[in-house]
Order: sequence, then C-alpha cells, then structure tokens
Amino acid sequence: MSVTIIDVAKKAGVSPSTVSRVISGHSRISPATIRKVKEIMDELGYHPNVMAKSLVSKTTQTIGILLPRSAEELFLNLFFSEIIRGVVTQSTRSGYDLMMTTGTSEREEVEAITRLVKGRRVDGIILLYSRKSDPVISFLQEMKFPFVLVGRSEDFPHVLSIDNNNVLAAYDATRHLIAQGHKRIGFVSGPPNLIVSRDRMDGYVQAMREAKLEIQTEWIVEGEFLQESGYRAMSFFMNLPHRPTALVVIDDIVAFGVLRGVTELGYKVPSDLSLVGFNNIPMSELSSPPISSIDIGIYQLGYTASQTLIKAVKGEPIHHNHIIIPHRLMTRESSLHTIHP
Amino acid sequence: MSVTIIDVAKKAGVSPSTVSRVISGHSRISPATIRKVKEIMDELGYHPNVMAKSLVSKTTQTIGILLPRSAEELFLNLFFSEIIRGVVTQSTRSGYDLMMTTGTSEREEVEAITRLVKGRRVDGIILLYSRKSDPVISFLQEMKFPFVLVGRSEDFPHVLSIDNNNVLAAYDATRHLIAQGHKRIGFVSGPPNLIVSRDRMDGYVQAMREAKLEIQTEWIVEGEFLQESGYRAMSFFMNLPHRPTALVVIDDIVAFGVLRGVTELGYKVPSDLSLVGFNNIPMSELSSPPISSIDIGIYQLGYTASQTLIKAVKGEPIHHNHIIIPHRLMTRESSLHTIHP
DNA sequence: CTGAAAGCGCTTACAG
DNA sequence: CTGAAAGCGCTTACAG
Repeated sequence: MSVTIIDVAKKAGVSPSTVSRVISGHSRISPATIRKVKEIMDELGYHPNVMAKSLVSKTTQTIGILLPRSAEELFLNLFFSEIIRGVVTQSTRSGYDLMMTTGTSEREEVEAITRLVKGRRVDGIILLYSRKSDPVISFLQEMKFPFVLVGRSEDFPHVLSIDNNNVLAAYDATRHLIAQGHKRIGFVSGPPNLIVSRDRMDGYVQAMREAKLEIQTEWIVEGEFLQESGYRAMSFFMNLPHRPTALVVIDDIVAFGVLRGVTELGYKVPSDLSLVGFNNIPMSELSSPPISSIDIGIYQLGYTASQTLIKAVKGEPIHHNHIIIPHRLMTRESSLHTIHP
Repeated sequence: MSVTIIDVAKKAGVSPSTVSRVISGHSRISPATIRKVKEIMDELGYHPNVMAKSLVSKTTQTIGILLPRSAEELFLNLFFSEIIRGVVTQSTRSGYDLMMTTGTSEREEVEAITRLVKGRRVDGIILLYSRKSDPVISFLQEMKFPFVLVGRSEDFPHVLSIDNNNVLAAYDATRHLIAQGHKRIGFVSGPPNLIVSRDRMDGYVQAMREAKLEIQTEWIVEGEFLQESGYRAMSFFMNLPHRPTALVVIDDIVAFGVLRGVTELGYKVPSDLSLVGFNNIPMSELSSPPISSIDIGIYQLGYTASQTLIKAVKGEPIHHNHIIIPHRLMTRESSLHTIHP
C-alpha cells in the first residue's frame, strides 16, 4: 500500500540498507548512489514509517506534555495556553512532535504517563505544575526517563526544572505596594498544596516582615485560580473591621474576581483597595482600571522547558538543573494610589 | 531492557501468540491461561510497546491536530485553548492520544501533515480553521485519510466538518441590535480569507436587508482577531460624519479593542455605541460594561470534532457530514440601550 | 484453546 | 562504498 524502503531499493537497484543509509545521511555513500536514491524516493513519494523507525531506533522524535488533572477547567486560565504555545513553537522548531495527555485522577495521570513511557511513545516529558508529593515524578525518576518540570519540587529538589523565582516575584509585588504607603496589605493565595502558592506567600511574608508591617492571619485567604475565589476573598475582606487597603493576588484571573466584587459593592480600585496580580494576562491592561501584574514570562517558561528537555533527551550537557525565568512588574492603575499616613 | 511479550510468555509457560491474545481480549482463550498470563504481566510490570503494535496493526490510537499557522499568536485568543480543551478531554476519554503539530508556512503545514499521515503517526486529523483553498485538505482527501474540519470548506463542500451556523449567528446578533431600535449598524470583520468572516458578514447583510436598513460600505471594516483591529476600526468609525450607533464585532477580543478606544475618546458603551461580539469569552462579562456576545460553544466544537473523527477512524457510520453546534446570544449591558427615533 | 512461523518497515553491526 | 542477515516487539492467519 504505501511505499517502503524496499520499493525504493528495488527501483534504484540497491539494497534496503543503502537506502536506509541515504535517508539517515550516513557518511560512506557515493554521491552517485545518493543522487539516484533520492531521485527515486521523490518519484515514488516515499516517506519513512515512523513506527518502524522508532521500533528499532528506540527514539520517537516526540515529547509528551502532561496537562494537570483539572484539564477540563484548565484552559479557562491563559497560563496553560501560553505555556503550550511556547512548548509547541519550540518543539516544532527542533523537529519534535508534541503529544498531549492528561488524566482525571492521580491514578489516571500515572497510567497515562506509564503508557507514554513504557510504551516508548515519547522521548521525554514535560510536567506542568507540581504538587507536594507527586507519584509521577517518582515514577519518571525510577525509570530514569528524561523530564522537566515547569515549577519546582520540594520532594525532589534536584529534578530538572524551569521556574520563576516566585518568592522574589511576590516580594517585589508587595514591596511595590509598601512603596505606595500601604501598611495593611493582604494576600489572596491559590490552592495550598501547590508550591507556587507557598512560594508567593513566602515572598509576601518576607516583604512585610522586612518592612516591619503587621500580618494579620485574616488578611491571608486561600482559594482556586478562579474568579470566584477572588470574589469570595473580597467579600470576606470587605467585611473585616480592619480591612486591608491593598492586596497581592496570586493570579490575574483571581484579581478580576476581586475587582468585580469591589466594584459591585460601590468601592473603587485603587483608592479603596489597591491590587497587584500575577501572570500579566492580556486582559489585565484592558480592565478598568487596568491591573498591575507581575509578568512571569509564561511563553518563555514553555519555550525553555521544551528546549531544555530536548537537550536532555539528546544527552547534551545541561549546566543548571534549575532554570529561572525572570519576572517583571507591570505597574498599572490598580496599584497607583498613594496612601498618606 | 524493558519487559517484552516474550518474557511474559516464557515465565507463564505459554507462547507469545497466547500472550498477545490475552492482551487483545481475544475470544478463545481458557480462563486459567488468561488469569495466569495477567498475573505474570502484573508481576513483571509488562507494558506493550506501542510502536511495535502500531507497526503491525497499522493503527496508532492517536489523533493529530493541526494548529493554524499563526500558532505563535494563536493562543492569545481563547478560541484555540477552548477547542483544544474540548478535543483533549474527549480524545482522552476515548483512549486516544493527541498529537499537536503546526507549521509557519503553508508548505511547512503540508510537510507536517505529510509526516503524520505517511509516517503513520496518527489515525486521523483535526484541522482548525479553513482558508479558501487549502492544500492540506486536498492532500488528505487524495490520501483518503480520515479528518474533520472545524469550520467549513467551500472548495470541498462534502468534507466532514463541525461548525456553527455563522450566518445565522451574525443574523441573530444584528437582529438583536435592530430590535433595540438601531438603524445605523456597522460590522467589524476578521481576515477576509477566512470563511467565518464571510459567513458572519453574510448574516449581518441579510438581517440589514431584511429590515430594509441601509448598509454603508464604510460601516464595514476588516481586520485581524486582535484588539488592535477593534481599536483601529473604532477610530475609523468615530471619525465618520455619519457614524453607526451599533456594531456587530467578529470576536470579543476585537470588541474589547473597540470598547477601549471608545472609552478613551470619552464616549460611552452602549449609549454612544452599542456592541455585540462573538465567542463569549470569560472576560466578556467582566469588562465594564459587560459585552453582549454570541456563545458559539467552542468547547463543544472541539469535543464533537474529536468524537466525530474517532467515529470516522473506527469506520462507524456518520449520519451527517456537517455537524452544526448551536449558538446562543448572551445579552449584556453593551447592547442594552434602546434607540428612540 | 494454543503454538510455530511469517511479516510489519526499518536499522545496524558484520563482512567484504 | 555496499549487501545479506538479524532483529526491534508485536499480530495474525494457518494448523492442529
């Protein structure tokens, strides 16, 4: 049915081995043979069967990406789109295909990865998001299978990973609010089992301590990466007798929820409540008021993850196991309100 | 290195053929053998080598998705994230993996698809977005390779496709504005080579004609699916001596651009200019004012595309070649301003 | 119900 | 510089 290496060999009057060597750019082949074989390949419309090639070469020219369990809701947040955009761009440039997989439970995730790894379907894997103790990481380490983590792992500190310095990022965000004269600053966090939540919390705490500002436990609220979480956090804060005048918010989408709630209650951002978010999604500058946000270079995170993984797959040397993508505070109206004591 | 079917066979004291039959759930195997073999498989941690299986079975349990050329900018628009979310959810549920590929030029796209198809890397392909004459479609048809199109094709009208009724959707949007008393309604379109642009334009024109309303050519502007396009269109409209009082806008993201521009100029939505967009992205209800939008069921589009493709791959009967996902107008403040003549 | 054998399409030492 | 042969890990008629 399709054209095989044997068809080409016959027609070119050479052996299949020779055709194979021409394809792989093997050294010791006469120019004449190369020309001849290539001609026939074109003429016949030959294309290598990837499966056969993989079977013997034990390489697939494909990398896999495991989407977090909540893939269903996942894409509501621009974070993952941006990551994937970076990954697919880079992997395509490097001649690798990208395989996506997911699972709805931890067991399903491990199964999906097992299938990819043991089924020899991919050469390496990109993991998005790290939870505290992740059986997927244990499995990949045990298998000695190449992988990179977007984020970082506490249980497996030496794992190859691409991350932001989230502690510093949150520190910067908090410092910025302090510089505007705020003293009562709250923090809206994400799911507590995510390392990114705790890193950003740490940065916030550090900045507050350093400035000798009081942190009230009720100024710290945990939630999901969803608008609703912001909305709920806001209602909670606004009912406090001593409410904060500014918030550091774990994700812009959550910040939108805060903003919406604040506006509905008739308060104003930034005069009644100043905000700084994270991720700098395109809508941040569109909302009214525009929201200040830490740009964490999401696309770059994905691009670098793919690049690093492919290096690892090829066995090229990797100098740093932990690559940090720089962040940048984008100051906008939501945090430009100076408090005069 | 890894455990093969032969290792299992040896240890279980049967032939490789039998192991293979147990794996594939073949009928005529004694329960005792099945139990024994499964036990050994677990014990040894056996996992089938997908490549070897594909090579002989000629099936990959994988579908491919071709991202539009502009993948770089692509994900800035929620449309693709949502589509992919639908596709990955459904394909995973059906036990298929998802392979993503892209190209930066038409030639590269054809190459990427050729690699997937001729390399027997996938069982079927999902195409996003259709341009007027698409060499990828010609190729797939010629190869008799299963594929579905998200969108529709004029050059290949019988191709399996999942689409909205974009003509009707735009008609509904326009009717809604007419019902508010608007007579001077403009249309901000997308790239003219996309069928979706022309379909929506047609719906707009139909509704206007039917209501015996005049359409001025300067009320129709083409652009990209980007904020900037909306911004530019707005500046253009607002400088017209006889400017429209309402706009149908091809995409919410473009509508945001319009909104931002209008606001900057000191005008108000909806009183100075009413807006209806398409796609109903999450931000539509967050902006101020919230933007009316046609929800086209993007997730559903992706989910159904995957479902239909997998049916086609399996050779199951498909009753309709053109599947239409219903749309729904979400009325919000941006279009709730009644004009009294 | 089960096994031996051929074959899927390729690569790669081993010879020459 | 090139060919014959073995083998990657699986499936599937063909026998029995």
